Amino acid sequence: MLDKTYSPGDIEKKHYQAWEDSGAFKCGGPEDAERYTIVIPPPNVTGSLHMGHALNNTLQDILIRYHRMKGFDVLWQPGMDHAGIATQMVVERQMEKEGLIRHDLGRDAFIDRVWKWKAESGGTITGQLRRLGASCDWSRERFTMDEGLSAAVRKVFVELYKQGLIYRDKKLVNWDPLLHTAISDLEVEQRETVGKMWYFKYPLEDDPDRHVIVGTTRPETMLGDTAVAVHPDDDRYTDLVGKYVILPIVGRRIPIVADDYADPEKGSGAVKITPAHDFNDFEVGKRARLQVINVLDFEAKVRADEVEVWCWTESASGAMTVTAETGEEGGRLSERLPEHLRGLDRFEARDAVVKDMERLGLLDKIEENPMTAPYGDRSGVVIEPWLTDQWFVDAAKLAGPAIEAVETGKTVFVPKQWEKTYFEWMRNIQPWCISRQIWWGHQIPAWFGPDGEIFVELSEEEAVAAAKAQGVTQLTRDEDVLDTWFSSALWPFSTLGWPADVPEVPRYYPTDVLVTGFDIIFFWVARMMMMGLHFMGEAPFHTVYVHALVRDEKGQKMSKSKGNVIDPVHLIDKYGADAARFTLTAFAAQGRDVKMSESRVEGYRNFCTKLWNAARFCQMNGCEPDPGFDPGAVERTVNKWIVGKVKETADAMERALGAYRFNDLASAVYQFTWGTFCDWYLEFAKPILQGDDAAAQAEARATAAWVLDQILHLMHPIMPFITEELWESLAPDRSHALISGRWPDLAASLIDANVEAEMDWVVRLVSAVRSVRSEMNVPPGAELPVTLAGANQATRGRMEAHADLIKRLARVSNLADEDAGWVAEGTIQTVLDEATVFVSVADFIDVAAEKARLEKEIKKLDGEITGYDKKLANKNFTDKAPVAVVEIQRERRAEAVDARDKLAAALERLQAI
RNA sequence: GGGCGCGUAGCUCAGCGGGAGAGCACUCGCUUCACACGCGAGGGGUCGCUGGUUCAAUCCCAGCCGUGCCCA
Repeated sequence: MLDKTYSPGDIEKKHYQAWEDSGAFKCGGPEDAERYTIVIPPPNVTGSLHMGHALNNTLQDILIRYHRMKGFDVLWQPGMDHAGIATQMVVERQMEKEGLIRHDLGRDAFIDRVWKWKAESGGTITGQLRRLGASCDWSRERFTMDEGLSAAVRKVFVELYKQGLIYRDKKLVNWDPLLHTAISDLEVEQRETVGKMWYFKYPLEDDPDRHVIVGTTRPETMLGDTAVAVHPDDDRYTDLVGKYVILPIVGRRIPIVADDYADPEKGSGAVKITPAHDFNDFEVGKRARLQVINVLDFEAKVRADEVEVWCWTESASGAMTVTAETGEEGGRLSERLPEHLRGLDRFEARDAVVKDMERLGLLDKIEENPMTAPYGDRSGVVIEPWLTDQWFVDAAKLAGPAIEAVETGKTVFVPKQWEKTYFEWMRNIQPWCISRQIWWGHQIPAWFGPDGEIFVELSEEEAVAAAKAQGVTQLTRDEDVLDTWFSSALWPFSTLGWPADVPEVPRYYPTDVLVTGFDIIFFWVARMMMMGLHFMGEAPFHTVYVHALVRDEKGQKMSKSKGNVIDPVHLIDKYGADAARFTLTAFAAQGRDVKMSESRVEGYRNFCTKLWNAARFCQMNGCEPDPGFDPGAVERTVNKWIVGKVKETADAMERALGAYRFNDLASAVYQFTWGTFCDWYLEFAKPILQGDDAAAQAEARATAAWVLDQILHLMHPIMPFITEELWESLAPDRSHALISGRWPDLAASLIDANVEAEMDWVVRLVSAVRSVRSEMNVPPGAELPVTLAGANQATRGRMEAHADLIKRLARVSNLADEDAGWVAEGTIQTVLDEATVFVSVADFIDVAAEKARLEKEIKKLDGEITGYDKKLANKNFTDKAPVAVVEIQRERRAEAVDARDKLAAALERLQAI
């Protein structure tokens, strides 16, 4: 016998273990089975399960379990990414407590230490995914730093390099002065701040009493100014273009140039140009061939050493590159910055520069200035545009096929609106900076010769050989590693074994669906599309299902600093994984954020209990599953009815899944289980199960058991644990576990419209009588006689056929029928189709209340009738609307009139009392 | 500034050209032999505002107001 309530704790661990041990999660079904593949969005090795993961993986698990039950050869490929910067930060922070920095250990020892950390405390999330019930094929778990995946990274890098799609360039990059590495533009957050705009006066070279006023939000960069720009059409400055100003403090002579970038409307219309410290200025510098002077070091301090001066060189192909400027004697040009500023942090330098300018009388004014500033998403410090040598992917070239795949519908986004976001970004894609100045990650397979020659090869041996062929003997390997997303971009094929020649690659690639949040469409989805198409020739998935963000109940983003984080593991502990999963599923409506709160999970926990108790009821009443049960062979109407409802529900669920409408999926099974099976079928079954018709009893038992089994199957993808537990408990000798069961495949003929109409009538009659009782305050225990007057033949048949259950559910002492026009005193009347239902409330009747009820009802119907009349009197409507629509309105009007007349008669009789 | 959403019952949200829905909350009644994490019955909405298209608009279109996100 089942316990009175469901306690998820022990059961969940037991079943998960059993599933995993039995190999139920493993891919590799029969050759001829259709395959279904999903690659998990690899969680970060440093991460732990948050609500976003819980939602993401619940949805994937639903798709996976459903397809497994449909008989597909299913692969859900799990794994983690190595999270280069995040992981390195974790380990460095740990070392900090021991007073160590990574350079104390050296590269190899440091990497060993990271691996050790990974083995001990990395990957807690995979355990948490198991708690959630995720049925990934853990035997195939991959990690982006595994040897196989690293081989894929090397191969991709080398090939792209040789195809000219990866190149090394000296450019401005987003430099993180805390982490000392370049990051990609996607890793930079633009934050709104209120800064200041300082206006400086730059004296003209040939007329030191005249000034050009320039506005800047970053005074300290003036040390690296190499021009002042004005708009070519700006009359105020036409005469100054071509002249020079003397840069205060520094003393550098810099030109005034004309460039569209200067906005005449903004500030003074003149703008200082610092090509080495601003992306826009860099472009101006390129156009005007300005010098490029990098005045900050890798920690964003004013450089204390010699400051190189760079200039532009045009290559034979017309490309502009930054190279060292040579002085008159052929040596490299450099200068020294003012001594009192050297070594100052950028913000200290800012104050110092402003103070100097003020002292020199060259500070014009200071204004408040709302602006955005770039911050590193990991370090949280202001990012510095900085001139360095980095590796770039020519993303624009790779984007072409990736855009086309979505344009032609080879890959579709669900919901479709995200395609716009994807196109928008893809069509404006910038070169992707992939090198990082850290140690944890895939070291770039590039070797440099003494004069800067570059050799990119799969291995050191090959690089040595390639170098030798060119007479280069001394090689040093590039210290840098690749952006983690570079390896994640290969995930859909590298995890299958590529570039090795293994059967899994053609078997499971391309995958079917990618399930992810919109926040990584750029980071990950777009890059997988590019790499998949380039290296595999096919897009990595036919569908990208983009789900919402999980927010708190007020709709705010969950964050540690706000303290509004709901820990999914806590929810699982408290309410069970199934309740947590069902909640997420029920709220996963397309295009909406998921607002999460504990009370909602509690509601679905109650649903678990409801199912549990329904099963308990079946068990107590001897409803034992019969493997030979044929739902098409049941004879009694109630049973035919519920069997048809199962079919309808299964269909609705399949439709919902096919359209990725997870909330519809959840609501279909919820409504059926609670609202139909528990509320009505089991109640209908009670008099039969407890009655003395043995044949009827046997059919009801078998049907109830069968329906319950169907519910377990239908619900299993969403709530795997409780369904597996019930599956096991309800019959000790099952041939297989539910996880390996088959999704119901039912004949459409199970749905019978007449049967539905009949049971629907019973439901409406019972509800009508209950309403009367409730409104008349009839004591719950009292049994009342009910008479139907004016019922037609079919209705009489229904009444007789279901008299027992009507009596029981509506607490009716005697059920009779009379001819139309029959009236009895002491009754309340209500209308059900063609018949009038008389409920003998005798002692309980409250004339005033009943009058009020009838009047209200009549008024409502009159309103409806007026509406229909208006509509039907409108010739435009009757002429132009489809015949069927007009007919429906006529029928509705007739029904309303009929009901109104019957109620009016009842009211009349009441007034006679 | 550009782009994408969202405003429907107290709350969270479905729906979407022809009868306004669900869950929760609320009110009333229930120790009904599966379940009080329950059962039964109810109340509650000018479907943001203003125009337009249409025989018909919560639904389509335009504008406005409010609100959220992404990009610059």
